[in-house]
Amino acid sequence: MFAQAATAQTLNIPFGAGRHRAEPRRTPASFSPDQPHQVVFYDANEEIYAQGEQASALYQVEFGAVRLYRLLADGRRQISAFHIAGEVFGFEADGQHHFFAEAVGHAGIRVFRQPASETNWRQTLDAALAALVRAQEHLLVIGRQNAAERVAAFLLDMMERQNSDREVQLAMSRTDIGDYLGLTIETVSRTFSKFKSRGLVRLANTRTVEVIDVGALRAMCD
Amino acid sequence: MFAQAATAQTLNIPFGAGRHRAEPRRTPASFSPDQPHQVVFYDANEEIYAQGEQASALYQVEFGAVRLYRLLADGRRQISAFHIAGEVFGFEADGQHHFFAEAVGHAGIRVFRQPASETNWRQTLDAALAALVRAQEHLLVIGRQNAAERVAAFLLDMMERQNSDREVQLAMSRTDIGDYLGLTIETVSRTFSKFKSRGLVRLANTRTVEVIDVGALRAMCD
DNA sequence: CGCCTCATTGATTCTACTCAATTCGGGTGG
DNA sequence: CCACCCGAATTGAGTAGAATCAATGAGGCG
Repeated sequence: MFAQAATAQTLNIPFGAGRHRAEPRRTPASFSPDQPHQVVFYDANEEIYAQGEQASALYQVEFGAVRLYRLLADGRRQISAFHIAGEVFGFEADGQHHFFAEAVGHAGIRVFRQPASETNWRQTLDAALAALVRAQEHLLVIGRQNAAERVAAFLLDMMERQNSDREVQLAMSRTDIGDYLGLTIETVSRTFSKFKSRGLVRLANTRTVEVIDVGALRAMCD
Repeated sequence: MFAQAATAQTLNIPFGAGRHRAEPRRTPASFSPDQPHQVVFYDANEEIYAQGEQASALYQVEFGAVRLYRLLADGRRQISAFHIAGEVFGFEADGQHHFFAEAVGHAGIRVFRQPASETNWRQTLDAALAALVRAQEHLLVIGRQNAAERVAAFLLDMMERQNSDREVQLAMSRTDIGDYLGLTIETVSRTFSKFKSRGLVRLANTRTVEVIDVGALRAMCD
């Protein structure tokens, strides 16, 4: 589906360098490493790991964004989560990954080998529980909310994770948003247009959303 | 919505007693306690804990089934997971529960106070990761599969968790199944009827499903 | 036996999907 | 600098699938 980019470049840089924005809620302020680690740079749409691959590390987004997803045989895709700067992902069970992970755009990912240990289990568990709560909350959005409510919830979530109270920078395409929200690209686009015509948002460009009426969006999703 | 049952009765009984069936896959064979624990009995639809409640324990189903769910302001409900005998639930983040937990029918729940510790973090993490994988897989079902595929996936999941290769005992009502699969009760019922008329399943009664053609169900959900 | 809840079935509506046609925006090359 | 190109996004028309509204049927319990 996506062109495979060149091999990721790796580079050892000080922990925390290149961080783009403040830490999001519900994620540990920093993921304590108890072993050597490095930052790997990925091009847009480049694979970080594949479903079924043997798991060997945890990952923390340094800059950019990552999508985790799963596919059906006929190509239908469900993105289970986006991860942005500061967030930890790459949890496995049974010793293998159950999902694909790809860079959304150019991204830097810090890699931690030897995931959970005696000294970092608390951080690992916290990050896993945060991911669990997120996933279960997302189930409510996808299972019981309509298109407008889903898009509103998505924008509010992005605002919060970017510590913004107006403008949201979308790292991902409409297709990605659709596959995250369980909608088609057309429905996502129509919903954005509807929000625009109602004066709830303004679109500087397709990737930049200025939220005018936060209250109205909040009211939509309880 | 549901009648509140009488206060749960508690009783100290030996660990493992009263277990109804074999352990499901992806769950530790037993959740090692490093402190005193007890089994609490709940009536059907009785609340185990509420959203927003301060979290203080982990729980393991001894017998019966539990539903975890979340509500929208207008009453729409999404069940994020069912848990049956042997499974651990009750994870929290930020020190509080983000969901409601209720007994589906009469159920016995083993309560572990003081959740994660130096000695049991591995089991806790494994159980949390199993729940995370389950939740993310369920996102694919709800986000990208149609009604028939959702019901087929549900039946196969239940078969596997009950270690059955024919008959599935459903602990929950059609309403519960609908709220789990993001469908209405009518759509769930129609889908069961369609499966029945196609010879894929037989319904001894509304809660007992005999799966005739496992392969056909498998083929539906890839 | 009758009541009450849950489940099934039917008729109709409506939301989001599908298919299709432009439009937009960013990048490239003349 | 501008014209062109290509993928992404938007918009439109028609359709399909699940929701809604409504009526009937089946168990379980007092």
